[in-house]
Amino acid sequence: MKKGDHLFLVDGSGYIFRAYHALPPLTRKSDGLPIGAVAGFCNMLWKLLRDARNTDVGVTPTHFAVIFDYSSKTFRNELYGEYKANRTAPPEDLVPQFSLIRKATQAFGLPCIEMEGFEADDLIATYARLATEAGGDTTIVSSDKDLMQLVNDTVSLYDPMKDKETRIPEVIEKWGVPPEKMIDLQALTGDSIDNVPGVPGIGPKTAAQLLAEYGDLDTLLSRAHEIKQQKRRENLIAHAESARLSRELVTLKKDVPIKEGLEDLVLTPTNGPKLIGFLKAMEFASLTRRVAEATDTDASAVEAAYVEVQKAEEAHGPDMDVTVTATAPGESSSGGDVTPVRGEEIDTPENLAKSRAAEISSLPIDHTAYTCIRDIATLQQWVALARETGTLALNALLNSNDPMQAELCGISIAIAPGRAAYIPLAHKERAEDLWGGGRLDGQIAEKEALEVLRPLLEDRSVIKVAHNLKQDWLALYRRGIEVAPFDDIMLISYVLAAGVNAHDLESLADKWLSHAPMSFKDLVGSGKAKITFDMVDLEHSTSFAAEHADIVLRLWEILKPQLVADRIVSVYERLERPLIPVIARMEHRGICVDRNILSRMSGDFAQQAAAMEDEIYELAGERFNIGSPKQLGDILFGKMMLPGGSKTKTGQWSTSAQVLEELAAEGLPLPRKIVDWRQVTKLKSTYTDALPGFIHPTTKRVHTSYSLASTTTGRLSSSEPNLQNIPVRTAEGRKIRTAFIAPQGRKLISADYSQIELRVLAHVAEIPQLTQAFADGLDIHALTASEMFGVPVEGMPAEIRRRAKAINFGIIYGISAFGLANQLGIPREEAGSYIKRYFERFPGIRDYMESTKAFCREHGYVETIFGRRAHYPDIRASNPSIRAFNERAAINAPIQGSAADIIRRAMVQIEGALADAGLSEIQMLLQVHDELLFEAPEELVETAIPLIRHVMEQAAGPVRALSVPLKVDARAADNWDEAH
DNA sequence: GTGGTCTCCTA
DNA sequence: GTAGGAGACCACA
Repeated sequence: MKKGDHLFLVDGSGYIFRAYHALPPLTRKSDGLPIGAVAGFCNMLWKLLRDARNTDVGVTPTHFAVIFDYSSKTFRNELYGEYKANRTAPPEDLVPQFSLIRKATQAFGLPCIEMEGFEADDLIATYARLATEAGGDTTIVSSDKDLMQLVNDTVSLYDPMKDKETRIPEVIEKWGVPPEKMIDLQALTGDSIDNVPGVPGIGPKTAAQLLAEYGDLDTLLSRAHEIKQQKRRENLIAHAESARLSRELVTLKKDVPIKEGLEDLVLTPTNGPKLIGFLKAMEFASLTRRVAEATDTDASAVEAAYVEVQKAEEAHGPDMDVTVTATAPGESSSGGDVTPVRGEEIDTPENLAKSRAAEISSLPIDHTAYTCIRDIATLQQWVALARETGTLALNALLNSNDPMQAELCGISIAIAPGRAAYIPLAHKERAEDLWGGGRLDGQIAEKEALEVLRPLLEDRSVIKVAHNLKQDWLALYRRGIEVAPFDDIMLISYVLAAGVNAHDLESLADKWLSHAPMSFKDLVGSGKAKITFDMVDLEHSTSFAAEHADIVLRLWEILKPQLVADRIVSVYERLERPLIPVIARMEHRGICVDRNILSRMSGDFAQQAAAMEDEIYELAGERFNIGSPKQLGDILFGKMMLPGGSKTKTGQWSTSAQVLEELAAEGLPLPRKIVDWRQVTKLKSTYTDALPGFIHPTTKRVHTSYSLASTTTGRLSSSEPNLQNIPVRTAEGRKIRTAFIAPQGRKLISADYSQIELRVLAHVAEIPQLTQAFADGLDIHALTASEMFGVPVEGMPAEIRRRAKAINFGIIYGISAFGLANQLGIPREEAGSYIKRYFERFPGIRDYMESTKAFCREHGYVETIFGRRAHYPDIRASNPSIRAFNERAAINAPIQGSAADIIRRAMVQIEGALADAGLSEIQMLLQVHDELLFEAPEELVETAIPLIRHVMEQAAGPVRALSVPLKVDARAADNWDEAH
């Protein structure tokens, strides 16, 4: 570098936050990737490189570099542990942009400089010094006051967003001191955002005045006793050390051991195609055009580059390593001393979401505008249109609710609000007998249609949107198509409003569009007269199906921005959306169930039940329907006048197992028999009789269906059949699990988290004894008992431990004396005293419960560790029992929900981890809340188990790593009973 | 046939 | 005390 050269140093990290807050949120069209700050950054770089002459700077650079913070931990933390300790994690939709902005810098062909242990400001200070020494000039592209100290005759600051340059006069004008005194000024004033202490009561005005009078900080501090104002004098004397420490913190380091010298920063001409490839990947159309013109590149000949988006865990940059503590939404403002510029033309994510909702919901829905696509040429036209808009809403119309069995009746699509169509594929002629005749003419064959649609469905640049996509995804997966990328409005709604409203399409259309879509039920009828969708005529089916896709598209336009406005993008993108293909593949695989074992058991149960029925009639003195609680209650408490009856809320005699057990304990034979009979008939009807009916005719396996959006807490649910409630507690019940088997040559691997909810509780409530106990691998229930009752863990009576265990579970469920008393069969007063003692031993738990309730009352929801929200608006109900119920649920939800999030994360990661280890033959089959069940070739079991365990145990981290270890037990066997 | 109630299976 | 799904019964249509 020589005289006349000009170095530009861009404060990349500062710019990221500034642009994020100042610019309207922008997302990549095709997949919703947030890119607002990236867009601002690219535009700024391009402007600096091309037109710097036309700005306040008035010069063009010869040397150029973009400087970043590596992390927020630097040598300053060693000086002062609290430095920047007030920072919170960056907003969700900003996180992916850290790495994108580094990639943008590289695409521009500019050096991207960062160094662990130093802030960007230190690197900037060092390069500015080197440039000055070499005789060159420096422009620092930033407006951070921390950099003002560097300004001199050859170094200036430039704010690209205000197009304003800061030289020596501007520093004096703004701060009242010349740049060389900025350090002393900052030492006095401190900085609440970076947590630089300074001297209390002294702001910039006073500091400037004092420095003008006394010259510098050291002189001021040594002569502080001369100051007239009492308070000011006292503060300066008392906080002299703090001022000196602050001076060290704010002084930028000018001798960082840099790797790249000035010669590495020489500006080279822009590589047009390289930059355009990146800009295209970001879908920045107008900048692409400008760069193409300026670099004389044919943009249409350049392919969009593949730009990988880093996960939050991998991203580094300012503040990424800050542990997030419970911060109420809206409270967190990242971005140093950035002043958000919010002109009238700039809008907040909230307002954007709101105006989008208003705009979309005002568009009328017109059924006559829908198209019925009946030939390939028309279909191809629609495919081309979808490529242009980059968005495709779709809905696969099936002739059955079971996507594993269903035939495809047709597919409806929408490419913009109001522009929707239906592609009938297998509709039948309506015959007299309602069961239909042959295939209706004028339909594209399924195979041909799918081959035309396939490139679109798999096109990385077209986002596919559906409501409950898993069903459509699975239907297409069965036909060899893997839809990607995609969004699911049901899951978006679930993330936004779990616990507030239903997420079915009708509810969403009503809520957001004030529109009642055509009723499916009216179309196909019900009961005996019910027909399948392929029997509906083309006019009605087009109306219905196209409207469905149209509504999905409109709702997506409304709901997607709402995720950004509510700052909850990452829950959707990391815990919900990626699970769709994972779960779809699990459902597709199914599990082997041995029909013979079940039918043998059914026979046994039938015999046992028949024998018991005879005895029961004998004891009762008459025949009656044992399965009827009403008749049974009349026999026991009416006819036989047994004592201890209690009533249900409708006034019926209760015949619950609990009541019957109490009677049996008094030696009465009939109640005992009834309990036994119930157990047998339950196992028979719900399991051994019902399960074989779910064995798929061709795969010969059972394919459950998981719902991703039906719980308030974030758990999955399983139905048709429910494989999350297969018996395990009694020996008789467990036998049912022996019917769940691995095929020849394979094994089932069951891996389950040990005590995951108690571990989560220990973490979120920060209970030292529990955290320590888990770290030491102790028996947590015995430890609780020991703490509570003063009994040593060694040789503890089983009954004591059982009580402690019940209390631990009670805590997770939002304990009440009533509930605990019921569970343990003890008086309510005794249960109350247990709870009292528990809270005395673990006061942190009560604090957690109280603060959780308070948070929920204030916000209407509670949050898991990962930010998932469970809404409980009724926590403010005036009815005490409704309120208490919601309070318990609110206490439970962060614990149950965080555990659910952790296993979701494990499920998302496991396929990739297995594939990377060459174990892709190992398949995940089932999830039972804290257990994952896999099927593996026998010879791979030993390699797989440690890997599965590792992924599951590490699934909470690294960003939200728990303060307790997670423990996973895993075992392999031929059937589920032995593996569990 | 549909919907409410009761009971019981799981984590 | 939390979170679910499902079968049987029964009153109602």
